[in-house]
Amino acid sequence: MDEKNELMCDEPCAHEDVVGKVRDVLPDDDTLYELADLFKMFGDSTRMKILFVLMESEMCVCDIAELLGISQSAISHQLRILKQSKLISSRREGKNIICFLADDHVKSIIAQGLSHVLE
Amino acid sequence: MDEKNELMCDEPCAHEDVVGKVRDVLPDDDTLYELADLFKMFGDSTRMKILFVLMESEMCVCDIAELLGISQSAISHQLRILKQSKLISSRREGKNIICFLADDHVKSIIAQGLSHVLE
DNA sequence: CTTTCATATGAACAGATGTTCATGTGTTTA
DNA sequence: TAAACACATGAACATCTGTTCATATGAAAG
Repeated sequence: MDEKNELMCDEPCAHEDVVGKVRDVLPDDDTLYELADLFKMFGDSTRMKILFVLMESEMCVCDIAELLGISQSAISHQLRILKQSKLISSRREGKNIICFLADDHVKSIIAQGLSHVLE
Repeated sequence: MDEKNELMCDEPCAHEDVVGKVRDVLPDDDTLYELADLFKMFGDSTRMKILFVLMESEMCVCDIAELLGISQSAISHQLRILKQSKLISSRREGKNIICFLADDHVKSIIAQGLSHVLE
């Protein structure tokens, strides 16, 4: 006999089997958290701008900052976060650090979002 | 003669024309903010769980809360946010409010993210 | 080796965000 | 009409986030 949560409505509007079915299909918690963390990267306008820029061309840090009109420090902090998420990568070239997209999914994810926003 | 930002590196590693080209292609600020706000909706695990559930089946508020093991109040607050973003919609059915996805893009956006996470 | 330049980083701070708790609202049922 | 139920909402609170400012690092040029 199943436990009765205090919060649950007396007569579930969805049948028990539907609720159970959905529960079975739900990804495990770790996956859900990873997924939310991934989308969190796209959820800040500064990071979104950086990703957009790098979709067009790889570029060094100072050029990104100058192009976007955002301080070098702010850009650098955000780049660190994006690197930790494996969305971008970088290489040294002379005095500069060249940043570029590390993941093909970035473009398709942004494209999906954009087609929604521009609908 | 173009203005020289203090922050810009002396000799841009990307040529000026590349930077200019990228600037031309960048969506306007409003679009970028909208886009970031959209992804922000997917950037919280509670909202992600709600959306996942509704991808499987429409469901009343209390069932969502019970299924996810999250308080009714927390769910309700998040539902409000998701409705404001036009991602979900609802209708009354007897005593219950039935929630459902309002946008087809939701599935494809989540699918893209999931394929990245599960890679 | 010293200076300069491009970038990274830590501390501090303000603002945003998500949850809880208490309570309000509106619908249904007795 | 009164009680019960499903849901919404506001205030308070703690936490997370993103920026700035000052400074550190490390490669390159002199």
